[in-house]
Amino acid sequence: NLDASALIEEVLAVDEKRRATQTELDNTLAESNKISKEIGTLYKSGKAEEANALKAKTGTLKENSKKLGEVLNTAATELQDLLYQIPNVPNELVPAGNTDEDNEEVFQEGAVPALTEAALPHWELAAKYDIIDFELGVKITGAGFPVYKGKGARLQRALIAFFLDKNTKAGYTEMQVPHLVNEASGYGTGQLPDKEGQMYHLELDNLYLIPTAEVPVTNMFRDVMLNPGDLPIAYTGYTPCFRREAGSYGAHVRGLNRLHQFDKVEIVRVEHPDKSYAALDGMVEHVKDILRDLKLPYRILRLCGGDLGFTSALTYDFEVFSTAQDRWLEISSVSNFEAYQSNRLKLRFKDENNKTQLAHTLNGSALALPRVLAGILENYQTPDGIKVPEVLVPYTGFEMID
RNA sequence: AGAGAGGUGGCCGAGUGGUCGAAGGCGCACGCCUGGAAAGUGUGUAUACACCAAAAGUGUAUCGAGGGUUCGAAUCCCUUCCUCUCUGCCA
Repeated sequence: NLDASALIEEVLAVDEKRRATQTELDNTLAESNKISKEIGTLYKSGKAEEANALKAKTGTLKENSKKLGEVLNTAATELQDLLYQIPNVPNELVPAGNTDEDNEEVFQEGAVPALTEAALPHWELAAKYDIIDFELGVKITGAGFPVYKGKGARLQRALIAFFLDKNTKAGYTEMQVPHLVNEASGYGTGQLPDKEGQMYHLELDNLYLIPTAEVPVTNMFRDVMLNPGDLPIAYTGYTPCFRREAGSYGAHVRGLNRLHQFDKVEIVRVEHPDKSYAALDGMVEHVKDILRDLKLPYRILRLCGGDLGFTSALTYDFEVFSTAQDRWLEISSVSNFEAYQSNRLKLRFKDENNKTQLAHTLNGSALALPRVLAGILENYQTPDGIKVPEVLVPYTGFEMID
């Protein structure tokens, strides 16, 4: 839904200018390099006078190259700024549309539990069983920073461990990565400059709190040249995520629905371009498998152009249905970025013909905790308390929150 | 945080103003040698950008990064990042 034609016209014009300037600069520098060499030779053979005569000639060359250098720098910066404003090109499968209403449902599975009239939304359940304290978080930090207590905390830890185990069994290597990243990393995965205001920024050290593990994990591959045998790469990692969520309000931020700090287990893949879409399908199947284990009713949406992220070519969102809230909650987003991030990251590999080409990057949540937790609390509630999903019991050590 | 030392190609390492994209070694690739291998030996071995329809080729830039001095910088100066050693602090 973005008409980039004006931008692209500009890119082409600036690029042409850049190339012309570079050619001119290169020629000027070549000339002055040549003269410098001659001067050296002349000094060596004791012809100081001739050398000094040549020196005079370099003055204007130097002036010119300085000017051209500035023009070139300006053009290069301008070009980069323009390119940073152009989002990825959507895949052909991406449906046309403007808002989340235009997203295309491609899959649905799992029975929605029949709840009694007395069914409560998760924020009330959290208070009733004293497992999440939102007010306490407000006191310590502010809105959107909940405190998980007792069995609530344990359930969080259980989910993280369960997700990491599932991912590792599916071939993802577990990583622990920094939660703070530098500016270059922000640009590498495309959060900067697009989402400048959405990240917490530590000005003193010029570092950003990560909004997702995607940033540190994918940036491991910044300025990297891989060998053909290195692909595919599959990593998983748990991190807290920090988002300012400027502009959010109302019922959508109630309880766990939208937080400034939340936990997420992420999966990241680096793939050969020929195989990235097969990998994307594999990731979707993997997330399905997790949700089946948890026995949560969910659906999968193919995001329309208007809802698609800036850097993504194709995204599938997973949503869990919460009867108590009577709405779908987004719990995972799985995307193929094709070469968009690689281009910024300079993540390349030598292909079968020993040619360098950009790799494809993909990532997805497997899974984001708060809304999974909300879904569990709301869908698993009974008059006697909240049942813990069977697969989580070995991790929690208890079967009931009451 | 303070004081000192240092950051050179895939790796080790030489290089204190010109002929240095960079000696030498290791590694790697190909060839010779061999029945085959090792050893030996020869050749080659970075990236980006621009010009060219393309290949070949040519030019430019790159010795952590950015800036400066100079006709000319890996080499001198400034800023900055990182690493190591000692001291301090400390989960």
